[in-house]
This record gives sequence, structure tokens and C-alpha cells, in this order.
Amino acid sequence: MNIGEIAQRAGVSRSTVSYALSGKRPVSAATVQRINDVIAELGYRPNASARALAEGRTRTLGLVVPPASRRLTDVQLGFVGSVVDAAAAHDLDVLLSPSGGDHDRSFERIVTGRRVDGVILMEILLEDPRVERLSQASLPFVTIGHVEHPGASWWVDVDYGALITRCVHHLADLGHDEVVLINRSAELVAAGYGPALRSATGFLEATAARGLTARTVCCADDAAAGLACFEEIRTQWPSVTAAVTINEAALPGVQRALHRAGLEVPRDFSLTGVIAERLAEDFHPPLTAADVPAVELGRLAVDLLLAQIADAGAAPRHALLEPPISLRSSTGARRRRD
Amino acid sequence: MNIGEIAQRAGVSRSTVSYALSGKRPVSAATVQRINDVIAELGYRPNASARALAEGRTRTLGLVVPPASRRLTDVQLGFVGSVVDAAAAHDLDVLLSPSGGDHDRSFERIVTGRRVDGVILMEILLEDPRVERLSQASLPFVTIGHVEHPGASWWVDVDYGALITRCVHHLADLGHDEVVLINRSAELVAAGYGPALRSATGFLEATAARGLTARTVCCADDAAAGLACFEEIRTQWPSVTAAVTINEAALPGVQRALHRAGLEVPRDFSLTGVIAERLAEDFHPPLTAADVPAVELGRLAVDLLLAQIADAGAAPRHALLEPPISLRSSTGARRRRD
DNA sequence: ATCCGTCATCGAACCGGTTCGATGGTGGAT
DNA sequence: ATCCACCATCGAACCGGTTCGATGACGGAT
Repeated sequence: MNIGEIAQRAGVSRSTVSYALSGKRPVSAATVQRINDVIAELGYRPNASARALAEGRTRTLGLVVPPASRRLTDVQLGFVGSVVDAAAAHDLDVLLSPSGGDHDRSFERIVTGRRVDGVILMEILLEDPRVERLSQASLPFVTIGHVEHPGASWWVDVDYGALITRCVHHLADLGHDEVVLINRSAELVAAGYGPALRSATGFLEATAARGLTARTVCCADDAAAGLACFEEIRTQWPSVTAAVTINEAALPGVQRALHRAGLEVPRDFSLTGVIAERLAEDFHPPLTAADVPAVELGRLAVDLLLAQIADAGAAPRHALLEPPISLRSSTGARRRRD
Repeated sequence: MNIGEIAQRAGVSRSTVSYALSGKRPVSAATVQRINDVIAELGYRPNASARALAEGRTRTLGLVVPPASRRLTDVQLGFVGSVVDAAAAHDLDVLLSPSGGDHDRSFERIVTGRRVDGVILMEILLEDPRVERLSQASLPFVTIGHVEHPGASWWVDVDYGALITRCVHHLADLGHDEVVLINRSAELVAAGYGPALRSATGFLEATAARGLTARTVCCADDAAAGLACFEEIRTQWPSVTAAVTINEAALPGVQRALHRAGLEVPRDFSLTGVIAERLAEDFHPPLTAADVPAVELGRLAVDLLLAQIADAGAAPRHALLEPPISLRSSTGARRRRD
């Protein structure tokens, strides 16, 4: 069931079938009709590998994701979903590549095998060897997140520093004067994970600017760690009255710790941060937070990647999103202690 | 940088390079050495499309996932991750295809374009046109979940009916005599989603067998619905003392409703079901539940798919897993009402 | 009647690998 | 010295598309 068979049954040459399908040269209406009839009858679809070989492009995008062992956060899941949807809207397929851990063969296959027309990279570190690798392979790519010195690379990101700053100002306006940042895990910070580091920097600068006492902790990405972490905070710094967090996975544990300590949100304690919208709304009470626009970011990444593929020589572009804080009900004025 | 250039620089023919790389015919050690040197120097990697065209296989598996608009549950996320990891372990890539909604072009591309060597299908309905479509395309495939009459198809699944039955017996043993099943959404049930229907059937049979009063409700997949749903249960059937659920997304809402009603788990109310392990452990208190072995299921699906690809004529195989209930602390003896 | 332009179609080359049958060189057995 | 087997390598065909230059038929202008 290849193009030759279609050509034979329609009584034309292979090239005519090709032109009839692509429309790149005129073909008489009668011939097109005949070819389409044969194709419909035989259920023919061109072989994607052969087409990719001949055209020099695969109509496929690569998406490099963290390995499954480190499980995806809600925000990351949002990226994946929106990238896949945005690609599908352009009739492109998405090839998944887990990178990190012991899966570097997969990344290498993607990069050097000409399997994809471009790559979207997520979970970027400040110094990320994969960015370097893709640059030298001269394969178009866009990162969700950005390295410290992006140079000529294309990226989209959320401005974690600005968002955390905004959260801090919000708390300062409410009268809080000792606040804590519950960051992602110490391993991620040590590895140079951008959002964690930029959040920390933004937090320290903003608290200093407003004259607040700043506390920061790292917390592993699970509920048990969140609980332990919050109890540690209560022990070490009992006068902290508000927390800012970017750690979604720890939230259920934090919530349990608040409950166990008899603290009611927002009456006794305020909680905010940068969180996937769904989680913010599932929280009790719903979290006042900067919602990460994961869907928009994924779509943007695909758009930029396609622009880059279409014009390899174009000047690098990027987008730094800074969504507003959604006021819900997890923050309130600081209660004076008696 | 194609195989011809390597051959030229190494002073051998293209076929010799190919044999040196694949090892399918002996090549002298000296020649292999020379070829490898050139390859290392130029950083050559064979073109995946050309290889796929020549070999007739793509070294890629297709994974058909629900569209992003319907967001993935934790269990589904576990499937995706484990399929990708298992495939990577075999040096295979995974092509993602969102199906359902308006993305059927993507599914058709996967099926007819010879882009993949086989397909893994998740979120199967009892009557699923995609299974039919794949069968007639004679493309190897394995489903996670199974249609009502699997015929000659290969599948892996969790025995929801048996697991729910086990949960009911567990509650009956603890003395509960009026229990409710909190199912997935009414839309999914209406669409013929297997786990929802098999759970309902198992629940009704098991409660009948033990002489319990059975109540069932459908609940949309989010926390707000869970809350509303549980309050409805309390209103309609105030004497219900235990719930069984397969609806992960509704759990936070159920938890909030329990709290709001002043019910303590497990003292005043018992809760169990079939839930992703991580969620069961994040719950407060940790849920006694049958943990869906998502990772094992994903790995098994890949193994079966590879077996099918290797031997197209083999008899269909399947696996129906029935993991044990993990006793945690969300179920307890029914308290007699006074 | 001749020439030219246009339109539809064809044949061949090419993309970059794999694989099969053929070939030349080497060494051991007779 | 001759024959044979074997080992290493080569050349050509093939996978299934796309694309370019060439060709033939046809109609209008001269």
C-alpha cells in the first residue's frame, strides 16, 4: 500500500500522485478525482518515515521531561498537556524523552537522531548541560524556564522572583513582619533549579526592602515533608505569622500541620505563594496565590519553537510572564499577639 | 554527516560502516576501530527516519492519552510515567497522542502513518471505537483497561470489581451495614468507562452478598464536587457509616466535608477504596485502600506490546492485577448509634 | 502550415540508511 | 603447485516518499 500502488491503480505516475496530494503543482481535476477514489478505496496514508526522509523534517516535536521517578508536579503536568495540545493543533506529534537519571540515551537519540524538528526542554537548571548540548547540535529548541545566561537561546518562563516579591509585599501590607519561604527541596536548590533560586533571591530582597524578618526553609516534595517542615518552623521561629511557598506537593502536609497546631487560616496564619490554579482552589481555604499560567506557557513555547523552525536565522525571542495574584482567602491581617 | 561521509573518511564502503555499527556481519577489528574513530570525531548518529524506512520499524511506541482538557488523575499519570520509563529501558521512544475531543487527526496519524511499531491505549471504554480501529489497521497494541469483549486483543488491567468487593467485605467485617460508593463522574459512567462500571457492579454484588444497604453516587472529578457530593450523602442517607471510592480527585473535598460535619475518620466514619498510593498516604489519616499498581501496569503493558511486536502471530495475552488492600488507618469498627 | 506557450504528466534522481549476493585475497590441506 | 574454504569487503538494489527537469499534446497567434 505505497504510493506506487496508488499510482498504478489510478493509471498515473508516482509523482503525479504526490503532486495531487500535496498540491505543489497543478493536476487536472479529473486525475485528482481518480487518485482520491483509489486512495479512499484502499485507505492509503503516506509512510511518515519515508516522507520525513525525503522532506528533511519529521513533523514531530521533542518534549524533554523529568524522569518518572521524580514525579511531576501539577504545574509540570500542565506544561506537558498544553504542549501536546498546542502541537496537535498544528498537526504535529510529540515525542517524549525522559532526561536525567539513567535516561540520557533517550536524550541523545532525540538530539542527534534527527527524530524531531525541534525540542522543548522543561525543568531547566541555571547551568544546564542539555542547553549547551542542543545549541551545539544546532537543533531548534525552546526552554520552559531559563539558564542563568541564556545567550542566544529561546525561552519562556514565569518570573518567580517578581511573583514572590509581590506575595511578600502583599503580606507586608497586611502587617506581617516575620515571614517564611517554604522552598522546594534542598537537592533541587543545590542542583541549581532556577525557580527555587530565583524565589529565594526575590524573597530575601523583598523582605529586606520592607524591613521584614525573613526565614527560609527547603522542603522535600511530599506531604510528609511539608508536615515535618512546618512543625520545625513553629518550633524554631514561633513568631512567624505567614508563609510563602512554591512547593505544591508539600501543601497537604502544611495544611495538616496547621490544623494540628490549632491554627486557622487566615485568622491565625497567612499562606500564599506560586501554585497551580487547581491546587490553590482545592486548598481549604482557597489559596491567595499567583497562579502559574502553565497552559499559556506551554502554548507559547510551541509557538516560539515553530517560529524558530520556520526561520532558523531569526533573533532569539523569549517571554517572561508575570501573572497577577489571585486574591482568594488564605491571607489576612496579622493579629497582634497579646 | 551521513553514512556515506563516514565511509569515505574511513576508506570503506557504506555497507561496511553499516555492518560495523550493527554487528550483523563480521568486520575486522582494525576496520571497526577506524570507523569508530571517524564517527567519534564527527559525532555521527544515524538518521532515524532513514533507518526506520529501511528497517520497516520505527523503534517508537505510541501512547494514546486522554486530551489535556480532561486532566489526568494521579493513577493515569503513573501509567504515562512508567510506560515512558519502561520504553526507555528498551531504547524505545514514546510518541504521545491525545485522543478524544477534537484531536482525532492525531490518533489517525499514529495509526495509519506507520509512525510507531505499536500502541498503548489508556482510558478504555467498554465499547471503544479506537480498539476496533487499531485491530483493523493490524497495528500491534495493548490496552490499559479492557473493552467488554476483548476478543483477540491484548490488555492489562486492574480488577476493579474484585478490589471494590474486597473493600466492601472489609467494611462488612468491621460491622458497617450501610455503605456508599462514591464513583467517578456521571459522564464517564454514561460513556461506558470500564473501571466506573465494574466498580459499581462489584459494589452492588458484594453489598448484596453481605446483606448491606448499598448507596451509590456519581461525583465529578474535583474537590468541590467531592464536598457537595458528601454533603448530599449526609443529607439523603444520614445513617451511612462508610464510603468506598475510586474518585481520587474528589477526596480533598470529601475530607473537607467530613471535617465540616464534625466527623472524625475512622472513629465516626470509615473511608476506603481504590486510590493511587501517593494520594492514599497523603490523606489524613492515611487511607486504607487498594493501591493501583500503576507502575507495574505500565511496565507490563510495554512488555506485552514488545512480545506482540516480536511475534505478530502469538496468541493474545492479558494480565488482570488484583493488588492487596493496604491497611492504613481510615477504616474502623462501626460505632453503634445510641 | 508553422511556431510558440501553456498545461498536465512522466521519468529519474535523491533523502540516508539496510541487506543481499558477489568478489578478491589469504591460508591450509592435498 | 593446485584447489578450496573462509573471511573481509564491496556494489547494487531497496525502503517509500518528494522534487526537478523534460516531454508531449493542445490551442492560439502569425
